[in-house]
Amino acid sequence: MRFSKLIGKTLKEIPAEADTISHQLMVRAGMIRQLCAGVYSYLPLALRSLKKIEDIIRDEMDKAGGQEVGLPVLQPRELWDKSGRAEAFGKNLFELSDRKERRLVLGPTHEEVITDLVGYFVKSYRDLPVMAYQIQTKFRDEPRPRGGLIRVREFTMKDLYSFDIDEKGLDESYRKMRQAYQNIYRRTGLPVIMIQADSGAIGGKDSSEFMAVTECGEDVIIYCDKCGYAANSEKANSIKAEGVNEGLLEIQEVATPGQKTIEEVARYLGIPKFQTIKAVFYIADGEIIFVTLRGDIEVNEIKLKNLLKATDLRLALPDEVRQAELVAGSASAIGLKNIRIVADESITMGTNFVAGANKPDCHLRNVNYPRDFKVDLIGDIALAQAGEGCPECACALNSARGIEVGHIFKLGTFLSEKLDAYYTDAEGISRPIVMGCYGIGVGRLLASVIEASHDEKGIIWPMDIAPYQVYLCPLFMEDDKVAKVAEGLYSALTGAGIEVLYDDRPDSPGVKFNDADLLGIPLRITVSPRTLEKGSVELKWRCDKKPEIVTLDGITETVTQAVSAAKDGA
RNA sequence: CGGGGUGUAGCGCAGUUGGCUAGCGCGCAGCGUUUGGGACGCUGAGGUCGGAGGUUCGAGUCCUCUCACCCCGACCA
Repeated sequence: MRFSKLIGKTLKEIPAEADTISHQLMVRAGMIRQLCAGVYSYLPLALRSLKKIEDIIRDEMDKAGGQEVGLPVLQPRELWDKSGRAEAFGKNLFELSDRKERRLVLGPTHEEVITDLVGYFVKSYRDLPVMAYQIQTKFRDEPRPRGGLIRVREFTMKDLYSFDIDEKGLDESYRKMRQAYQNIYRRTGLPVIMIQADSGAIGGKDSSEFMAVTECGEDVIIYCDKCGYAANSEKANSIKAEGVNEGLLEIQEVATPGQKTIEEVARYLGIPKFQTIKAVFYIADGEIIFVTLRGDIEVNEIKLKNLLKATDLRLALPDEVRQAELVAGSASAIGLKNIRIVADESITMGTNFVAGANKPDCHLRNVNYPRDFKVDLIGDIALAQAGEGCPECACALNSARGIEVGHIFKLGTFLSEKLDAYYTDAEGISRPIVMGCYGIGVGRLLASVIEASHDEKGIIWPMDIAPYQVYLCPLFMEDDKVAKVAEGLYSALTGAGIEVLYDDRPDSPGVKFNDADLLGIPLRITVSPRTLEKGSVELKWRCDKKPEIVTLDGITETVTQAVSAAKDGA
């Protein structure tokens, strides 16, 4: 490709809209352009890399036994009502009507469609197991798109769905996919860690996420250096500080004028935070919920949502708290009626706590569960935090931020039951197909690679997903000899199957070198009067500091070998 | 949806207490001189000041409404 004809211009200045590195670099390199919030056009450079990533994914999916299918983006809303997931997706679902007023959705994912499809063709255990996948555009009306391609509303996603006769088969499919995913990340040059995850709106049992560790990540990973335990903070468990265990004492009222938060109360009374019990108020599917836990611990809203089996959960507004006649700042479960009380297990870890007195400026000492109050539901709803104990080995946990670049789930039979995907087993009994699903966001993966591989000058592409393999960079094009050698090299290399971006622009060396660094093409070949004097050209790897001079004799072979040596080799 | 912010040329920005013809840098076009790490000179094109309404002799500037985009929180690949 001749740079002079390439659609997309490089930018010197950082676009004001972009604040994540990958976003800035992609805009500056002329790879993407935003059309509206969370919707992007892909220019040739981006599309080439995206296609390469897709091809790697395709290759690994095929190797693992997957069959590629094409599925509709336009889907009847009925199907989503039937699976019950329209509600789970809520406003994230893009909805529309056709001319006959039939309600449709733009597919946010394709489990429903594929289950319907496979359920139609698979009738016998002899037809199983099967794996189908597709790489297509999906639509989600995200409340807040952000970070360039990291979180968008229209995006390309690979989804593979596995169909098995039983849990054992599912375990095997899951294992294959996990391996395929590791291969994909290795080949795309993206370091990831696999962590335990909550299964979210999709539901199901086991679930793992593949996280690219980076500061700009949206998720928090809790991990243990010692034993390798790693989980999304939504899912992570931890060992909390031991409470004080002593003989139960009489409840005592104590004045706490103006002290509302746990910090204030603990400081005022001169006690540690873990010697208190706090209260937080939520609205779960319209019902107000009184949540209580030890003062040093934060609520994990995902765990709370799962414990309550709620589809919608949010903090209650001050008005709603007032209406429920709760005394914010001095609330406790003691003596409360007509409200559902949910507790974290931590209230059993310790004795003689300080808790609210349910009247302003007043707390109670020596509160003990279950002596002094009852709860409707108790479970683990605690947020794990760095510094707490690892649930596996008790060592101190760490935390990091990451981008979720893949998520695999054991779905089970939830969807097949709802959508009538049954097979007949060897005994002639009808059983629901056991499903799994495995997703990768292609654009997000691309952005994550840039987050992980760049310097102050620009992108540093791994060879296997670089838009071009070689950046051919002649200096002083008006020199006939330079022009002739460059043109010759361009056609020779292209003819040898090398992907060459040929900077045929009449710009100064500085401009060309800087653009070369910005675009991050792995191998740069510089041709100039200076190199030609010695009958040679200069080779420089984007990831290296120093160039090397190589002779023009056999240059095509030299470059071909260098390029293939730089590939992953899979 | 709650909180915060920004809308002026393709991009990045300036524009005073309202004042006459709306500027600067980059980029773009032409000419010339240069050029191994974002060169220089001259010339030129490019603007409904996000939109609507209002106040005023006069609005980029003040008021009301509205739209878009970005950032922080609740969702996810």
